[in-house]
Formats: sequence, C-alpha cells, structure tokens
Amino acid sequence: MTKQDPTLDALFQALADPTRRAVLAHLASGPAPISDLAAPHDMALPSFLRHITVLEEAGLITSRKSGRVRTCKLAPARLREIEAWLTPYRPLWTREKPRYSQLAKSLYAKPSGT
Amino acid sequence: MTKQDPTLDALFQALADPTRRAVLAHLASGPAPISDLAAPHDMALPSFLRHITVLEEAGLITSRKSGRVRTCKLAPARLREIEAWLTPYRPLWTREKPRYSQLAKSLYAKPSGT
DNA sequence: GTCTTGCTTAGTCATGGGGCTAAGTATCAT
DNA sequence: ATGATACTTAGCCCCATGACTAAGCAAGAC
Repeated sequence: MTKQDPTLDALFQALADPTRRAVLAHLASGPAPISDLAAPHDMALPSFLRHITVLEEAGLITSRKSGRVRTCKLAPARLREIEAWLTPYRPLWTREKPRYSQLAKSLYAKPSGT
Repeated sequence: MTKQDPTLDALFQALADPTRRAVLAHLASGPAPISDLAAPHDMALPSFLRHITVLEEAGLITSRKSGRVRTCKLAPARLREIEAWLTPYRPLWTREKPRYSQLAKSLYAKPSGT
C-alpha cells in the first residue's frame, strides 16, 4: 500500500514451516549444534541446513562455527517484531466491541500492516 | 517433531505477503467489499482475489456475498493463535536472563512449536 | 598420516506461489 | 432488453521453495 516490508515477509515466511518452528522450540531450551537440531527430523542434512539458513536470514537465529561444529542460538528480537505487528490488532479480540476507528488510527500511524 | 500443524503453516504463510497484510490492515477499520480492498493495489483483480482466498482459507477473514458484492471482514481469532504461539517465547525478551529450562517446559507441555 | 565426524557446496527435480490475460456469470441500472 | 458492474473461472508463465544425491573440506580422533 504505502511501503513494503521485506523483513516482515521473511519473518512470517520463516515461521510458515513446521520444521523451522520445531527448531525454534528446540533452541528455546538453549543453544545447540546443527547435528543436535537435525537429529529429530527425518531429512537429509543439506535439506535441513536450508531451514537453518532461512531462519538465520530471517534473523530468528544466529550461529557461530567453532572447530567443525556450528552452534545456533535463538535471536528473540525478531519474535518481538511479530508481537509489535500484532499489537494494533489486539483490541479486536480483547474487547467485545471492535473500536474500529481507534484501530485504524494506530495502523496508519506506523504502517506495519503494509 | 511430534505433530504437524498445518493450520499454523497456513496462518504464517498467509501473513508472509505485504498485499495480504495490507488487506488485514484495511479490514481493521471495518468490513469492506472486494473492490474497495483491491483499489489501492496495482494488480489485476484475479491476482488480488487469490490473496483474498488465501486469507480466507487461513481463517483470517470471512466473506459473504450479497447481490454482486462480496463483503470481507476480519476474523481476529486466528491472530490470537499467533499470540498464543508466541507466548512461550515471550520470557526471552521480557527478562534479562533467558530461563531456558522453564521455557522448554512450556514448549513441551503443548507442542505449538512443531 | 589416515579415518571419521560435521558440516558445506553443487546440482537436480517436482511442486506451489504469485503474477497475467481472456472469457464467463450474475446483479443492478436504465 | 441492453449494458455496465463486480466478481469468478480457466489457463498459462516464471521463479522460489523444499526435498534429494553426490561430492568436497576442515577439524578432531587414533
């Protein structure tokens, strides 16, 4: 509409896959090497690595290689952006009456919906 | 990992497109007919309609046809599911210390990360 | 040095997503 | 009845995604 937001695109896109969400859930219990993350997923390693790359490009995880092991950890800042995107809509389900006009105002204030 | 969640897939997928997020933002100011929604988007109508279909299949909007006009409205329940999915991760950015173990517990309790 | 481990790169393939045009159908206006 | 309006369906095109195998490479074990 007014402005595109490619980073939000990548963010939601990254979350639109069960393997990738599972990786995030796994990483929620702390950093882990690729092989640990891959173990539960019945998938060839290169295929799995693509998912890791997608998550990293979306900014949802970071990784560092030490020796021959690459360790991944969650980068929760991006999840916070989803929360932020969600915020203007929240009145819609927390109140009985939608209060559309107020909502429109907050959506126009910062065009996070575009 | 344990169980797939196709509806979460569709939900995030639907949000991974700026046109579709713009439609949601538009609908936040109240129900609107297709043509109103389509107007700001420089796109052929059939292409735009696909987006509407995706949103509707994801459960993010509903629509009813009356006469020759189809009117769409937001269905915020699905947005709430995103909020729910986000919930177990929220401690990660609201506290300084991650408290990984607690988080893992809540993620295993209901496998919303799969 | 040789072998194993843990990624990494390269290349292929099938499917699906997002765009288009063209043509169809059902209302509503005149 | 005619014509405009508001979708709707059908079909095509291209590129991105998600999977695979095969082969490469660097680090650690022995």
